[in-house]
Amino acid sequence: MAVQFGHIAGYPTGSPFKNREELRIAGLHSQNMAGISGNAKTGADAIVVSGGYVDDADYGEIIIYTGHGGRDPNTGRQIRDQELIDSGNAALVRSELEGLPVRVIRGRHNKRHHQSPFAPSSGYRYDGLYRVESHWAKMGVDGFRVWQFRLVKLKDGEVSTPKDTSPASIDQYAVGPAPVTTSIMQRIVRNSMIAHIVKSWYSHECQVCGLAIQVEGGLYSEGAHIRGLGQPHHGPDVPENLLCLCPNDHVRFDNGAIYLTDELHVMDALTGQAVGQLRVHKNHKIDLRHVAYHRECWTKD
DNA sequence: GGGCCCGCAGGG
DNA sequence: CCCTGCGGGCCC
Repeated sequence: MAVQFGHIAGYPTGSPFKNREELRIAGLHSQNMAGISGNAKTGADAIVVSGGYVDDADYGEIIIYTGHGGRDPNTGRQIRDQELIDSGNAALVRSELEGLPVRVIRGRHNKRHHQSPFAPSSGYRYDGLYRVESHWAKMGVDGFRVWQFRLVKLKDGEVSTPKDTSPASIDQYAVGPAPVTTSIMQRIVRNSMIAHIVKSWYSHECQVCGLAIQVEGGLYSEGAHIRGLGQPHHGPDVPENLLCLCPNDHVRFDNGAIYLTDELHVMDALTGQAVGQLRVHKNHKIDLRHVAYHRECWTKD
């Protein structure tokens, strides 16, 4: 089952579900038991918040969600440290690094756990999209290390239809083996899905220098638009206008320290000398019109 | 209410 | 194959 990010067609925010099986059939959450849906490589697409972990806190628009692992299945208490590399926890880190939207589903809190005022009185309820803002480790109330994630509800303005991208292009670059229909992909966080696809081609290795930043929980890279989005450049949010860069080369590129020739040589603006060749994946068609636009912004003659 | 046991999906 | 995981139903 492919990991699907964003809203799922036919199930608006507030949709009720009887149990986990209904959620799984509807495609909102792939797991029958686990709280985190998704995987470490692609990211987490959904979580269930049902107060299963004692260190959780639900403030409505902000959720402190505890990662999984280290729990005694019978008592629900922590009996050993949690690990960030456990797939569900790493999946949430991946969603944080790439700004992917996470579906939040609240479940009725059973008596074993503390009640959240935001929990439904019965069953489960889809409560919309959140972003993972940060994560950290702390000593849990049971005396073992837990990993925690701060999730913040996305405003409607932060969730939008990618008007600049043709439906065909979305299908072509769909995440996962199954074809993705445009109805499922209708509402996604601007830019993050396109960047996610481009980054996956390069395994987060910078197209300029080849470096992939290693952080706890995985690799990091940035999606750099060749021709900027919005005012005044009006570049499109498509893979043809995006590069996978390390933070240093992203800053260099956005501020004119480096630019590209039509042959995709990397040029040092200070010396005017070529300093390398842009790495390009076979699936990545770079639009030279955007390359020329960027170059003309940063060259005098 | 708690205990028990039977589930499935996903990953190693 | 094994194991784990914010279920769930049934029994008492």
